[in-house]
Amino acid sequence: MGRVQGAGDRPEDEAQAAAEAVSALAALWARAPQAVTPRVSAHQLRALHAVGRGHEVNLTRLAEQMGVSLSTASRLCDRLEAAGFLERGVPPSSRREVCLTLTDGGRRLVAQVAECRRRHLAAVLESMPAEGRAALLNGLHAFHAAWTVTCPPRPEDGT
Amino acid sequence: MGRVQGAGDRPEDEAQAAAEAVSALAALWARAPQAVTPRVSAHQLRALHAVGRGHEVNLTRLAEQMGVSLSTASRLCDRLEAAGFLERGVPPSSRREVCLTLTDGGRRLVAQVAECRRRHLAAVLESMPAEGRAALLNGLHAFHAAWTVTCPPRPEDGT
DNA sequence: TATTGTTATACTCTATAACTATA
DNA sequence: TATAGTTATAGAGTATAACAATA
Repeated sequence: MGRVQGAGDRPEDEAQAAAEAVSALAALWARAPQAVTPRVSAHQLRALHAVGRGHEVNLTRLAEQMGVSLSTASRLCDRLEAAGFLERGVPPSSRREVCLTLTDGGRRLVAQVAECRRRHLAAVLESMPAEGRAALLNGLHAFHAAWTVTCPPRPEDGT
Repeated sequence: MGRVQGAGDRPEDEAQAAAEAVSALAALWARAPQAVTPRVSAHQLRALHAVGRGHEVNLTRLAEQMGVSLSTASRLCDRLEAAGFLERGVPPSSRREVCLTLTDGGRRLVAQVAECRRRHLAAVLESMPAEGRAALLNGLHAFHAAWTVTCPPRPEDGT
């Protein structure tokens, strides 16, 4: 495995050299929400992701996970509910909470975005030489492992 | 260089296996704007980036690069100008255009975000084993090369 | 009283459409 | 007339603060 042009030995230099590539990768990821139909905003999609991932999500938990205020989460759910992507339910345990769940349409939308990202990423992977592709996949795997260890639990900004 | 767990031979499977890692990377990238002072919105930052990158940027070009309407770009510049990050100038060639330039404060802000991203990325790189780090840097370099070839010129969504 | 959500108000970001000024 | 920008209007997303309902 050869050296990357312009990458020094210090992590700061390496990060500098990787910056443009990471920007491109981030752009590919951020672009997907605009490609699905019906088109929803990035924020609405983040909410659908957060609801779809967790179990028994109430509004307070959703707001925490998204890193927004409670009122914002409430308004967001108003529109997602009106659009038919999400439902407010009343859990039997506590009548003052709401239990957020995705509708079939909501799940379909989330799946569409994931599929879109996967397809676009795959398209670039296909055009890469096998060696570079293998390096990227191994490198990403190592990055993810290191990330989950070092990164504190933060709001889910990655859509 | 070993195989990544869960990665098949097809690019679609590989993309699937890489999805979580890319999400983490995209999240790291998207998080930086919130860490700078004075805090600006992601959209304002994108505008500063677009203005700082190009030469002789007018409002129409800015709107195209950002993928927003002309009026949105105009309002965005209103606030950035009021905040002292950007200036509207009149180019000698055409008095109906405006020539957007960053102020020193605007340049400083853009540099802060880049520095923040670099630092956070470097922190994760440091905690990775040397082999994984090298693989990631080489892989990202290969990805970027493939991306610039295959990717059509799109609005700059990557902040 | 403490917790969960909703609503009131105000601001940013967004688009379409109407407008002004320049070429 | 065509092009470059601005402004009017309307709607989404945002936060703080005030409110209602439940525990």
